[in-house]
Amino acid sequence: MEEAKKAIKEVVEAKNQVQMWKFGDDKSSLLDQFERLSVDLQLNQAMLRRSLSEPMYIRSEFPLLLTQGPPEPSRPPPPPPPSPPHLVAKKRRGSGFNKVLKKMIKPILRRMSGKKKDFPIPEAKDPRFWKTFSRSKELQRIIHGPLYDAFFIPNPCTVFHSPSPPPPPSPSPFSRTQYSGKLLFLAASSSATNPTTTHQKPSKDYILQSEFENPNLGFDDTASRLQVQNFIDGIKALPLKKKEKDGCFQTVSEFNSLLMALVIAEEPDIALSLFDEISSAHWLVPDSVTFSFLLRCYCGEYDLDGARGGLIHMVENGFYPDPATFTVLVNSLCKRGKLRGLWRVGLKPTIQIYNCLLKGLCYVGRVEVAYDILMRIKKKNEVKPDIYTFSAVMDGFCKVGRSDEVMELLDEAMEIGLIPDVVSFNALFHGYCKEGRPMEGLNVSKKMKEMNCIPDCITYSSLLHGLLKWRKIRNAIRVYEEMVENGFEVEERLMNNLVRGLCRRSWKEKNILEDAHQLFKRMRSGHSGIDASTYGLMIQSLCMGKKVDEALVSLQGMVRTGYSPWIVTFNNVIQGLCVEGKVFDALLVLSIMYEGGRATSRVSHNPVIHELNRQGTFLGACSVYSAALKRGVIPNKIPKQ
DNA sequence: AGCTCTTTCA
Repeated sequence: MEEAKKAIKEVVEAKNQVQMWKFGDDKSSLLDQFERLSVDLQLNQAMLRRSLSEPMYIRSEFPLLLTQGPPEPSRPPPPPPPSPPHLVAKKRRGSGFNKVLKKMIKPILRRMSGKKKDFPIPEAKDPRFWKTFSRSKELQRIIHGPLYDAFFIPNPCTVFHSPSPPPPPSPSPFSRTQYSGKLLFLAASSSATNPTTTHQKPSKDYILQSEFENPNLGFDDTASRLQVQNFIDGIKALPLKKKEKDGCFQTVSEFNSLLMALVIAEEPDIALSLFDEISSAHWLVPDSVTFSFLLRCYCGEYDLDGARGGLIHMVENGFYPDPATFTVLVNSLCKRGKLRGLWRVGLKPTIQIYNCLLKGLCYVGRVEVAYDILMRIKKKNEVKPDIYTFSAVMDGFCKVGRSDEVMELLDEAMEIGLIPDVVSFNALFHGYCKEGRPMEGLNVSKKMKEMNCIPDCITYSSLLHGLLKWRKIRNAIRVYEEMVENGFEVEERLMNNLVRGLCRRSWKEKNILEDAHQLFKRMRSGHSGIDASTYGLMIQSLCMGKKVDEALVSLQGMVRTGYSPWIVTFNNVIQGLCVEGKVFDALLVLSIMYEGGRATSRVSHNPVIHELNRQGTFLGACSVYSAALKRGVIPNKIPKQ
């Protein structure tokens, strides 16, 4: 009896304490809070112990007792109530549905996390891939249930290689028909004629198909993304009431698996709504795993209030976040720079927690402090810093323009046996490019490759951007070529930047014009967009480089595709054409200007009149002159006989 | 029963 009272008191205290933790509280100093992470152990240990050992019935009795007062002294402490049916179900291990669900999710999970160790990725045509499904008796058991429709994941084999028509639409109101539609669609697009032979813009169907065929994207990756998407579609299509009625979620773990899938698929909204309804309907009692996923949903959305609410809810229910969940929580705070409100915990900080904190410190600009802490971690030797730790601090230094120190940090990391990865190098490149030393970055990238560290998209983009920014055009084009060689796609914006850089340089170095034009043509034939400014600059550069004909073609193309070139661009082309004696082409350009209702100036007319004079076409010169006058422009050149 | 932390430009 006394024990029960005590327990209740503890629960209330714990609850109050949880509410005391304020997210974003500015009162205490940063380092205070930071140190507290490690020293507050005792304060919370009692609570932690309680959380871990608390029997479930305390939790469920708790709200009742609050309103009705303490239990009558004559009654013995309440025994655990007989397990309701859903709790019995909870204990049933390896339920069929769960097993199958896991089987379906596991490969996706592993591929996504990059841990491919012991899971052989099946070839698309590999029949073994089918066997996992067909052998499973559990699948047979659920195959007629409504969930089958929701969780039916089309096998890649069917999607890509089966010539047979898809199964006929089932009478089920759920998503089978939807999938059939997809299957049909994919089958149709893979047998379609190759659209590149026609001049039509590639249709969406084709792009989709080529994505699957593109080896760089990776078949398996795309397939799993497709699977996850279908999975989500299925869940969306399935009304929750239906699920409850049919008792599809018989155990919490089934529900957790679903939550996990939703978290991975980055669909926190669905997960949260599912959680709300499931718990309010009292069909299932959420466990610690459920809460962990719940918190991750909130953190993924940066909903700090939601996270706080979830945390309180969790502790009220007698669960305590484990280090991993905790890391997610700390991280979402640090990402926002909300360092001051770090709450007290009874856990020793792991290196991951430190990493989050260091990142947060860098985010708010306290790089020096971050560095000191890194040194302290190193000296204390309680936790071993990893490459993430160094990367975080390195990134901080880069952001404040202290690249030299970043290089030193990199060396330090290597001294203690850490192998720098792409991310650490990328931070360094960023720093160098920001400081106007892109060439040093380029040199380091050579060193990086020597260390068998493979540059990624960010590496190339950063370097390319830096080189362009600081007008190292020749190096930029080399990096671009390397990038394309390695199968990376260059972003539209960067591409435009590159072409513009090349154009500008071509005014001084004539041989660059050809490179620029090649790139430009590649852009135009591909489906990446071209800025109006890039277009104009290209045309002007072509004029300056005595390639007037190509300039004219580009100008016509530009007008045809709906761009509105600057007047100078027109004038440049007119000027260029006249210099080469191609006065009729110049007249064509002039008429394009007239037709479009564009403003013309003396500069538009002067070269034409001059050239017509030179060629002795007095009448022509006169008509151009009068056309100009009609538009309120008085040319400097006068028709001469 | 699950799993955590690091990166570019615009």
